[in-house]
Amino acid sequence: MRIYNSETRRKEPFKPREEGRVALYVCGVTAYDVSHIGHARAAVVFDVLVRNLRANGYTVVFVRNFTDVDDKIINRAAEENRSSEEIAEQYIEAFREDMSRLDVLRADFEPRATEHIQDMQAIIGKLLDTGYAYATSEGNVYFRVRSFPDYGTLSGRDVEELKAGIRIDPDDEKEDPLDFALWKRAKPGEPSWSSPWGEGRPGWHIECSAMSEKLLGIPFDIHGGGQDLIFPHHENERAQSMAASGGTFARYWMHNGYVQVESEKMSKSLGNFVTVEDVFREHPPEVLRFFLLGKHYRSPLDFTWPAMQDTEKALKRIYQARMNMSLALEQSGGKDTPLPEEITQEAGQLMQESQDHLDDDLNTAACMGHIFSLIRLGNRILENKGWRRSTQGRELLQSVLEHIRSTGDILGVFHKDPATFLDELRRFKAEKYGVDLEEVQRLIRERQEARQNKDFSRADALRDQLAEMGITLQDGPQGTDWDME
RNA sequence: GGCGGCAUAGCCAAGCGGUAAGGCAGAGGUCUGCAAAACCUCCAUUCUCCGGUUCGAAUCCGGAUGCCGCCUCCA
Repeated sequence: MRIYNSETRRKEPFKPREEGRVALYVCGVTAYDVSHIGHARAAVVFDVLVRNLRANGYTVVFVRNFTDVDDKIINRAAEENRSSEEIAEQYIEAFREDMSRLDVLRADFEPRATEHIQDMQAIIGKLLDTGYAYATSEGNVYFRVRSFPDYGTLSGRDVEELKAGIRIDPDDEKEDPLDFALWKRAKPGEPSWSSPWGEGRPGWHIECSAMSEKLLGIPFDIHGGGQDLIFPHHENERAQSMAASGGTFARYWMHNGYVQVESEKMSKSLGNFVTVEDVFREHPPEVLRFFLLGKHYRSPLDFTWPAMQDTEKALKRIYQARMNMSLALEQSGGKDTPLPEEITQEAGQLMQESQDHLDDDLNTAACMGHIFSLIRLGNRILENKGWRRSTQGRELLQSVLEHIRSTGDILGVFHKDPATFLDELRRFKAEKYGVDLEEVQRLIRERQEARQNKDFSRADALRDQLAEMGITLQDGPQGTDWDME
C-alpha cells in the first residue's frame, strides 16, 4: 500500500513498524453536539483505511478516542444545567448510533480522555523534569514551544511567523504567546482532578498524546484526523510526545479534507451545518457513505442535495446490476459458447486495478469507477444469450460479482443483499412521502385485473393515480413492481 | 500579511510525462398493450488563461485570473 504522509507531503510506501501489524490512532470527536457530515467523512475515510488494511492481511489495532472534558462540553453543560458527564455520555452515544448506521466499524479501543488523566500527568511530569514545560504560580502548566526546535514541521509553519500572527493577551502568564496549555487550573464548578500542580484538568492536545502512547506504544504507525487538526492540535501533540519520549511519535500522518456546503466550510457562524441526521431523513445512510467516498479523501468535498440524489441513483444501479447478475446465474448454463479473450482480459484488469486504486492512498473514487466498468462488462455478458449460458461466461460473471461484493465489503457500500436493499429503499421513500403501502398494493392489484381484462384505459387511470402519489410502476413477467422517484 | 490547496463536458469526478476512467443528466435503440424499470450504444481533438521545458504535458516549471482553507475552537 501507498499512503500520502502529511508530514513529508509525499505519497510513501507503507511499511508498518512491525511486520503484518498496524497501530492506528484517529482523533475522534469532542462529545458536545450531534455529528455533522464532516465528522461522518472522517469516520468513514478511516473506516475504509482499516478495512483495506485488514483486506491486505494486516492485523490492525485501531484506537479512536472521545474527548469528554473540554470547554465546549462544560459550556453546554452550564447552558443546560446538566453535568459535563451527562453531556458527554449523551453525545458519545449519539455518535455511536450515527456511525453504526453509516456502517462504520467500532474501533478496537475507544478511550475517553477522563479515563487517562494519570497517563497525561505522567507525560506532563516528564516534560517538566526535562524543561520542555513549566508550571506557573497560578497552577497552569505550559509547553515551552521554543524548547522544541522541530516545532512547526508537521504543519509547515515557521515559529517566527507564527509569533507575528499571535495576539498577545496582557493577562497571560505564559513565557511566550506560542506556548500552549498542558494542564489548566480548575475554575469553580468545572470538572477537575488533583495533580502535583494543583486542581485542574488536562489541555486538549495532551489527551491524544497520552491515549495513543498508552494503548499503542510509540512510535505507532498511522495518526489520522481531519485536516483542521493539523494545526495546532497535531503539531502540539507531536511536539509533546516527541519531547517526552525523545523519539518519533507517529510514523505516518493522514488527514482527510473538509466537507463543504455550497463551497464553503461548515461553521457555526455561517449556520450551514448539515448533520448526519439531516441526511438520514432524506436518504438511507448508505447513500451518504457512498457519497463521502465519491471523491478522494484528501480533497474538499462539496455537499449538495442534488448530488445526494445522483448518488442514490448510482448506488441503486450497482445493486440492480448485482441482482440481475445473480438472477442470471441461478438459471442453467452448460453451453460452450466461447467468450472473447478481450472480455476476460478486460475483466481481470478491471478487478486488479480497482484493488490497486484502493491500495494507492485510498483512491476510492477511481476504484468505484472501475466497479461501474465491471458492471457494464457484466451486463454485456448478460445481454448475449450465448455468453450468459456458457460455462466461461458464467464463471466470469461469478467472479465479477464476487469482486464487486468484496470491494463493497472494503468500502462499506453496495455489499448488502440486493433485493433487501432495493426493498428497503422503496420502503424508506414510502415512509418519507407518507405513502400507504397497503393502498399501493390494492391499487396495483386492481390495475392488474384491469389489464388482464384488457381494460387499458382503466389500467392507465390507476397508473396515473399512483403516479400522483409519486409511484411509478414496472410491469414485469412476475407481476408489477413499483418504485418511487 | 504568512502558509497551503484547488481549477477537467450541463452537474459530480478519476487522472501523478505517453495521447481524456466513471456517475448523474441528455440523445438513439432493445423490451412493453402503452409506459416505466432494466440493459446496449452515443455524448470533452480537449483539461481556467498566457508563456516555457520535452519527441511528447491535463499532468513538470514560470506568470496571470478565479475559488477555498489554515494561521482562534473545529472532522
